[in-house]
Amino acid sequence: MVTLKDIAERVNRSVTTVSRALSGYSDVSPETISVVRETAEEMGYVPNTLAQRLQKRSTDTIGIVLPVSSQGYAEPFFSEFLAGIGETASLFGYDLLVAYAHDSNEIAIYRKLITGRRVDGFILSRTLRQDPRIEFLTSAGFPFCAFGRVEDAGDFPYIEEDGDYAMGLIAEHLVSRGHSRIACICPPQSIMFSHVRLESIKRHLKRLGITLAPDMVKIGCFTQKEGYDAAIQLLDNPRPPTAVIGFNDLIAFGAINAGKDRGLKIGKDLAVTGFDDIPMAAHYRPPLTTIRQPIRKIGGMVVELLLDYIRSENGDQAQPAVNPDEIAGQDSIPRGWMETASRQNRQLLLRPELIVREST
Amino acid sequence: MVTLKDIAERVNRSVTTVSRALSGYSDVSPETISVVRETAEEMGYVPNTLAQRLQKRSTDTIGIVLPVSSQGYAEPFFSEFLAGIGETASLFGYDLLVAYAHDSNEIAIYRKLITGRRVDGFILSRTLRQDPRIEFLTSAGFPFCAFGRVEDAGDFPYIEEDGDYAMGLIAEHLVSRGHSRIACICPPQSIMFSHVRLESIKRHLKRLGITLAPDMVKIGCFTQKEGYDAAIQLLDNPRPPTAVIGFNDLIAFGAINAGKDRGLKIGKDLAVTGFDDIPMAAHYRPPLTTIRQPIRKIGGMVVELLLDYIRSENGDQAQPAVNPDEIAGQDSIPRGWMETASRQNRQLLLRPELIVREST
DNA sequence: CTGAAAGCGCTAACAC
DNA sequence: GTGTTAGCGCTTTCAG
Repeated sequence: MVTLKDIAERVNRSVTTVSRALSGYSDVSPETISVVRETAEEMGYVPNTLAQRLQKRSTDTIGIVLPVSSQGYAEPFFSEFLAGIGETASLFGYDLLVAYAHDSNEIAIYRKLITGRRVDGFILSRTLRQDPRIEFLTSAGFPFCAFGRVEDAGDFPYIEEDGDYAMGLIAEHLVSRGHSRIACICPPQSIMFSHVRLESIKRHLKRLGITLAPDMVKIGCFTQKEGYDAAIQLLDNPRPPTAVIGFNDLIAFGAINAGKDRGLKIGKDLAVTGFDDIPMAAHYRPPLTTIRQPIRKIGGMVVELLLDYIRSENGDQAQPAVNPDEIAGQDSIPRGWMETASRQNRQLLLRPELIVREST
Repeated sequence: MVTLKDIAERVNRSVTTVSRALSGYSDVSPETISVVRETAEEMGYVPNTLAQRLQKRSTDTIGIVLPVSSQGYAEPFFSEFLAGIGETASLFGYDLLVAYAHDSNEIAIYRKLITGRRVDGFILSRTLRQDPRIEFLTSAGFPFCAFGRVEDAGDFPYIEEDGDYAMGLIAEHLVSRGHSRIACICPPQSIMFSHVRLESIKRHLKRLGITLAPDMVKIGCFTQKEGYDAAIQLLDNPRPPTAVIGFNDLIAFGAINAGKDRGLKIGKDLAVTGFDDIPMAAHYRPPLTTIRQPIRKIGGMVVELLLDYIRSENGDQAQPAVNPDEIAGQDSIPRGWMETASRQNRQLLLRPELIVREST
């Protein structure tokens, strides 16, 4: 492996000079620069990342810790999120370190990654209302950015989908279709998004003159199977719902199957909605009415927010490594969000979109 | 951040001694060891991973490069694979670096990761019959382990599911159910597993006295949508198939929907099989007959094979960092496979299992 | 414009 | 047993 020293010997210069020539310092003679660069090229020199990192005391790596119990993390939804993160990270010259933790040792993993100086910051997702990870990272003063907020609005960067707005869309949609007996199937309420969505749907229905009956709410579901079981219980109720709101698409799929098994025509006898719009949603039978989130893009934005934060902490200027235009807002993401995010507390609220299909 | 030097000053010893005490060298006095260890503990010392790695010229990191065009990588199948890799890697004290590449710059990414000395080895998946990644890594002499082999049996470690055996199971199953007009929907034939499966199914059907007609084979599909479209074409054929073999579960889901849309009763008028047994397969309507692969475990095994290889290259003994028993074969994986793998060329063939459900 | 020297934090060879 | 010296490969003062 060719090192700076090798080049230095070859061009009869010091290692220092070679280093500076390579990084294009202004105080190196043009000739030296070109000789050094050519030689480096010719010898196939590539800097040793480890050495660079040790020296500048930064890892250029962002970490994400995933639960091994893949409950809900196995969704396509999540691969997309990860892809968004990875793509954007590499755009900025950062590596993505993925670690897997059991529930029991989650904090330990974070601690290990921090103390071993293996990452410069973390991405968190699926925040809890009271999130020990966030408490830990906050108290440790270590940079992170979350997809989702916590109950007691902390002062950390995050992106949050506007669950309240989304539930408003769903409520209006269902009510406009004439439904009044409406049910919800939700993940545990300890999860922030699940809590927000449930409270929101209650509020919006109330606003529209409808009460969400307690026995119309099933809590603690993630998977299709669980969604199915919960829906069966709902449908076997003496006064069954005419509409079921699944808090994610998989749950909704389960509810659709349950409806079918009870002899109901989905979209007519029973309306079902989902959340996320995973690719399969459009191809399910019937196609699922759901809330679309630009999840890949969200992954990218979370990274930007994090890097922006890390840099500001270091007193650096926030500077996209590659082509800023490739990153900055397109499609459904508001242009200029980055500026907004930087100015305000790096806390972003994203408006998702209702996709109406045949399941309602 | 507390360093060896800090400890050294505190205990009035040299940095060297502290280092050796901490790593439990035999030539340090017991007292020194205990003083050093206690002080380290007390001061909250954690070694700087970067420094350690620079010094021992190894990154303790394994890399995996994923295509950003998530075609088929967004499947649950894949998240599971990744989880298996990550879990096992951390068990052995390795980090998992995930990079995303566009098709065009894939090799460039590998090169960059190698030359920048950012990983000690790679995991590859979804191998091609002629795989440029494998050619590159082989010629670069860089360690890797693949899930899947290539056409011209190269001399590198890999794990392969026994596609031929699996297709034999499917062929026998369908034929025993009385089918003779059978169709296949496959990913591109450039992909090794797709090629193997197609050739195998042909051979097995032939063995059972059935010819797979050319117009009964649709090639180039990954997604549910593509599977659907292909199945529609097959069913609109003047002599439509009575059984469709999807080369992955998503394709099979598409085929099921197509059958339904053509008014066929799945499992009766039309049999459909899949491959992989993603969680949803059991909950689709009807539940899907498919081939199960212990994909998470496979991810783990691929890592072990890789680490085994890396260590052997370094002349080290292969030594699981944690509890070997947690890793070694359980369930459907043959016990003692690791030994076998080490002795033979680190090339493993795994027998998948047929899960019969109502779609056939 | 260039180089010597120092140091990032750690490990290892070699004395004493 | 323990310390000195050297070095991993790079960047960054600071002299000249």
